[in-house]
Amino acid sequence: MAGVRAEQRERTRAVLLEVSRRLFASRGYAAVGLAELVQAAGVTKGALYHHFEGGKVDLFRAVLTGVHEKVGAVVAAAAEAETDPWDQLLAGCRAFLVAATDPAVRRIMLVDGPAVLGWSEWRAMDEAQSASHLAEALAMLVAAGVIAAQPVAPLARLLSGAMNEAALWLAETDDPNALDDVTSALFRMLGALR
Amino acid sequence: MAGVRAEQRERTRAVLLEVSRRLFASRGYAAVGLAELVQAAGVTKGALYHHFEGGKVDLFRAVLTGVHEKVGAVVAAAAEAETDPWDQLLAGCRAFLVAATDPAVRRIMLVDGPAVLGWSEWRAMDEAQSASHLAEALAMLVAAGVIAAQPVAPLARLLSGAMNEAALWLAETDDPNALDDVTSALFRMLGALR
DNA sequence: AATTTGACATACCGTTGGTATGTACACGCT
DNA sequence: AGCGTGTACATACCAACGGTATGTCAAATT
Repeated sequence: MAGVRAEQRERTRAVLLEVSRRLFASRGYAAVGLAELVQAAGVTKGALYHHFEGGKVDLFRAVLTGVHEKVGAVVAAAAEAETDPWDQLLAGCRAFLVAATDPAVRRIMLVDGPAVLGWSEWRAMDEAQSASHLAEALAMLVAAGVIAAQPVAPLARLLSGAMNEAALWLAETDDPNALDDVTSALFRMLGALR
Repeated sequence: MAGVRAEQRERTRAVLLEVSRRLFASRGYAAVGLAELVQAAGVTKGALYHHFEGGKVDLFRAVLTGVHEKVGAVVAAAAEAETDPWDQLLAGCRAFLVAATDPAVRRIMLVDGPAVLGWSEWRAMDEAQSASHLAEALAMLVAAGVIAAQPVAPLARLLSGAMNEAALWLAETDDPNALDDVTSALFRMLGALR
C-alpha cells in the first residue's frame, strides 16, 4: 500500500512546510516572496497552490499550526514530568519560556501570527494548544485550595500574555541571567497568588 | 508669520496621518493600499512620499507614534490624578485597559505594530511611552517598601505583556463585565505582590 | 523682477501574490 | 493489458501593489 502518489504528495507538502517555516522564522512573513519560497523548496507556485488553496496565508497558517502544536507538546511534556500540581504549573511556564527561545516560535507564533491571521484566529489556536492547559492547571489549583478562589479565565489570559511578552524579551536580550530573572519574577508573581 | 507654505504642509501631513490611522485601524496595515489611502486623503502618492520618505512603513511608524503618545498621555494623566503611589499604579493600569478599547490602539499598536516595525523597535517605542512609567511606579513602590524588593525590569515586562493581552481580549469579547473581571484579576495579582 | 526652493502632481516601473491552463503519470476498471 | 480518469504538479500569464523619477506651479528669497 502506501501508494507512490500519496507518498509524493506528503513529501512535497512536508518540504514546503519546512522551508517556509525556516524562511518565515528568519525574515518574517511579509519579507518572504512566494517565488523565493518555492524555489528554495524545489517546487513551483502551482504545487504550492495545489496544497494550500488559500495561498500564502494558508501556508502560513499551516506552519503556525505546526509551531503551536510543537510548543504545546513540549509544555505539556514538561508539566507531566512533575507530580505536584503546583510544580506542574511552574514547570510548564518555564518550558514555555525556554521553547520560545526558538526564533521560529518567536517570530512566527508571537509576532507575525496575530498580524497575519488576525488576533481572534490566533487566539483560538493559542487557546487550543496551550492556554487551555494553563487554565486547566489553574482551575485544579483553585479546586485544591492552593490558590485563592477566583475566575481562572482572566487570570490565565493575563499570565499567558505575560509569558508571551517575556519570551520576546528573552529572545532579544544578551543577558545570560535573563531567563532566570524572568522565571523568578514570574514565579514570585505566581507564588503571591497562593 | 506662520507662512502659508508651512501651514499647508502641516495640513496635508495631518490629514494623511488621520486618514491612514483610520484605515489601518479598521482593516489592518497589510490590507490598505497606498492608492486607496492617498485617494481617501485627497492627495497623491507624490505627496505621501514627500512627507514620509520611507513610504508605507514610515507612514505607519508616524501613526503608531501618535497612538503610543496618546495612550501614554492618557495613562499618565490617570495616574497623576491619584496621590497614593499604589493608587497611581492601579489607576494607570485601569486607564490603559480602557484606552485599549479603541480599535486604533488595538490593531495598530498591539497587533500590527510589532509585525510591521519589528519587535525591538516596537519595544523601544513602548518603553519610551508607557513601560517606563510602569517601571518607575514599581520602583517607587519597592523603595517605599509597599511591595517586596525585587528587580523591577522583568516584573514591569511581565505586567506590560499581561495588560497588552488583556486589552486585546477585552476588545474582542462582548461580555459587559469583562473589564471589571480583568481589572480585578489584575489587581489581585498586583495586590499579591504587597 | 529674477531666481530659487518647497510642496506637491503625473507618469511610469519592477515585483508581488494570485490564477488559468497545460501535462505527465499513478491508479481503478474492464 | 489496455484505457480512461483524476491527481499532482509545471508553465504562462495577469492585475495590483509599493516605489521612483520627473514635471509643475506657487511661495519665498534675493
